[in-house]
Amino acid sequence: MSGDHAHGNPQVHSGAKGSDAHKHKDKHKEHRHKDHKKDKERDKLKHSNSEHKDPSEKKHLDKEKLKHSNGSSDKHREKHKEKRREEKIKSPPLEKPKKEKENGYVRERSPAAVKSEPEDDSGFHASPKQDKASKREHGADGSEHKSKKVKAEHEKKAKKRKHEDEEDEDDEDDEDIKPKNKTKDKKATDGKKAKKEEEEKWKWWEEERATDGSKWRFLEHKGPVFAPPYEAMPDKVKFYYDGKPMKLNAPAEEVATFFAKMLDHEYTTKDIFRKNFFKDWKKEMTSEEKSKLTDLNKCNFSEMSEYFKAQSEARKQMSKGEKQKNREENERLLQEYGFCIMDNHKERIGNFRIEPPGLFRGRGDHPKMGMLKRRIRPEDIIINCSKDSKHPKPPPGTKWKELRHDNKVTWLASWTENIQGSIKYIMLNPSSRIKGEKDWQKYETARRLKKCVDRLRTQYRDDWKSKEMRIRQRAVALYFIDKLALRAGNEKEEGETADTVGCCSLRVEHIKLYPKMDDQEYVVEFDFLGKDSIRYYNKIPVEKRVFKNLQLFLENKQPDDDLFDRLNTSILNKHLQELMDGLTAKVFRTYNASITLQQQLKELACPDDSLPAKVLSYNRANRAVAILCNHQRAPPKTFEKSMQNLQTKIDEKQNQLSAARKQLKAAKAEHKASHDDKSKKTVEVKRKAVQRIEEQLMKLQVQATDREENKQIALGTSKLNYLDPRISVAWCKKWAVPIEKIYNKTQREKFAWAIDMTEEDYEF
DNA sequence: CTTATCACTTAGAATCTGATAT
DNA sequence: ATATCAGATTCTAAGTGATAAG
Repeated sequence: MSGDHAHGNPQVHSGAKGSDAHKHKDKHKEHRHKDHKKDKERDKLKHSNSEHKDPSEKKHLDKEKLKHSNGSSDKHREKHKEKRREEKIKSPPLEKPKKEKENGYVRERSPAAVKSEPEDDSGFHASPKQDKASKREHGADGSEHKSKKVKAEHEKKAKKRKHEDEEDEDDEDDEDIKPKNKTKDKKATDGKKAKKEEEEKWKWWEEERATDGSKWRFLEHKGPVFAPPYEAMPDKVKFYYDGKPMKLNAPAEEVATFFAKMLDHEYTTKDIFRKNFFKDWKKEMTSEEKSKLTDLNKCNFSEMSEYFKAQSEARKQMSKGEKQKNREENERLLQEYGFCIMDNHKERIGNFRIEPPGLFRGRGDHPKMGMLKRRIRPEDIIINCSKDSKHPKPPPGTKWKELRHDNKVTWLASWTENIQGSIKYIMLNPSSRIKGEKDWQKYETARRLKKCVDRLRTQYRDDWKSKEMRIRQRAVALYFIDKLALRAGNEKEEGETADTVGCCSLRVEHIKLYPKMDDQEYVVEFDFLGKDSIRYYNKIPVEKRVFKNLQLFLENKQPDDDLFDRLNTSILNKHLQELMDGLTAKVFRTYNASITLQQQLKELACPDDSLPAKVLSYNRANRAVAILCNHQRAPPKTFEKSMQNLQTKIDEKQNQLSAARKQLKAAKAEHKASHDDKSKKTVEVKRKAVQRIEEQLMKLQVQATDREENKQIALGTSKLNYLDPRISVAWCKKWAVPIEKIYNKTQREKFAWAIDMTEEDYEF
């Protein structure tokens, strides 16, 4: 816990790896070849990887700028192992990574971090303090929530009103009164009430939670908003096949426009994408069209593409009035369809618009990219609402697929998507009670893990010595999940998705063992594509026992065999469940992320820092977590430019500063000579000016640093999903940093519960 | 067990918007 | 007034994990 891992540094690297680790995939073998060559060329650009580690664990993170570019190594994927195997054989050994495409896809960039290991190997020890934490928070424990919250609430109520400044002028009125159960029938009234209370902000966290597994007692909404119908292309916008204009029937034309809209995207250059698109497009063609259009390469969509560009340009040029009109229409739609009434409160819906048809954009090397995502009709939609609510009505002339009243689930509507056959849902916004309670609960579970993590660590270390292979594998996997914050790694269906892995699904080809590397022993190198095909690349020294176990797991296996052949997420989670109620693999990520933030904030704190410096420290702490969790982003396209702009500003400011200093000096000289009051005043004025400019300069420099360090790291994901907001709120209170510096409006809405209830001494 | 289904969280990219620079 | 840009918002894919079905 707390002490222990200070997570250390990350090493970031990216890189290339030359390993043969990834082999090529295959699936589309046809293309493969070419790809190879390309890849090779790209290789040249390769990437350097820099790695670095920083000895001092503490601060570390910051500096790392991960630069890497990394390559993609080849694709990995293969569908079946067998296939994989075959390929492998053929493929040249070392292929390297290449680069990637810019755009898109390849996503693989990769830093990755490790929590630093405790120094000794006894490792994880507990820090003394942890215990205290537990006391306060309401929900803290396990079964937490329910009961305890309740009580807590009362007291808080009392205090609550104070803070929230702005809005709250009163929240009282109804809300307190309504205990939920009663009312359900009065919906009508509720409706209105809901309105106002929304302004007042309902503090759901001060109410009791249901214990019977039901998610709500009353639910009313208007149903989803469908995608606008297809509007045919004007006649003058032509599609050409083999140089000749050709009019397509509406369905085929619509699909063609989907492709035309993506013409500038790298997707459309990919063979798989083109092949999938063409196949699905043909399904919309008449038989004549089908027989005529046999080669996608002869299709010319450029007029269509230009037309759309012109349209969007026109949209930008619209007059203010028109824009305003649009805005109002949007607002109207939002007001009508963007909210629902759940248990007496008006709540915002997260996604009330049905996904429009288009071409599927899978991430990474997705076998289904380019397939047609079909238009969703009312007949595809299942509506979920209260029996006694006013049911949403389907558009005239249509019917819903089904109307049900299931309060054991939180969704308002659902449909089955045609690419993977999975179900999509319409659910509430993160600021809603239903999402917020769950989020709160997630952090409480992570805090319970904090209390017993030492015990678990001791146990898995012990299990490294087990006679049973399955136990050893489980223990080593858990160590990775704990130390590296890896995802669980469920199995995926081959050929249905990009080839990505998590801990339990790691294959032999994803790790390399180095008994010695530089001055370190027992180094494991990880290189694989994780969620969203983001590359995870990391080299970390592990304990000898872990290393020996890994060697054992690798014996007699092929590169595409599973590293942990006796383990899967279900076995692992079952085990975790026995160790602690509610414990699953993902709880470790939440726990490690939050505890890391808390530690980093403590380490980076500096009471006399200016406000911007404090915010920078916060961002650095946040960054440490993002590195740990491997949250990467493509460097913004405008990154270089924007850095340059900032630098320009800094230079200017610097000039300004020296000018101001010069003036100050002159003023001083003047004063010295004359000693009159007026000159004295001038000195003061100039001194102030210098000071102000210095501050401004400092602020700019801090901003530049922050931005540079953030080049390819995404802070948002961890802030939104992994960091207990109470840690941040407490930190803001402690250092008098306005919460707006840390959370924007949306974030403040999502974390309203934490902002309201957290005191400055909160301990995760 | 193994597989499938379902619900829900987590994720980065795309797009939008509004503030700021020109 | 217009263009630029950065941050906010939207979008929807891709995970996790519980549970049901075979």
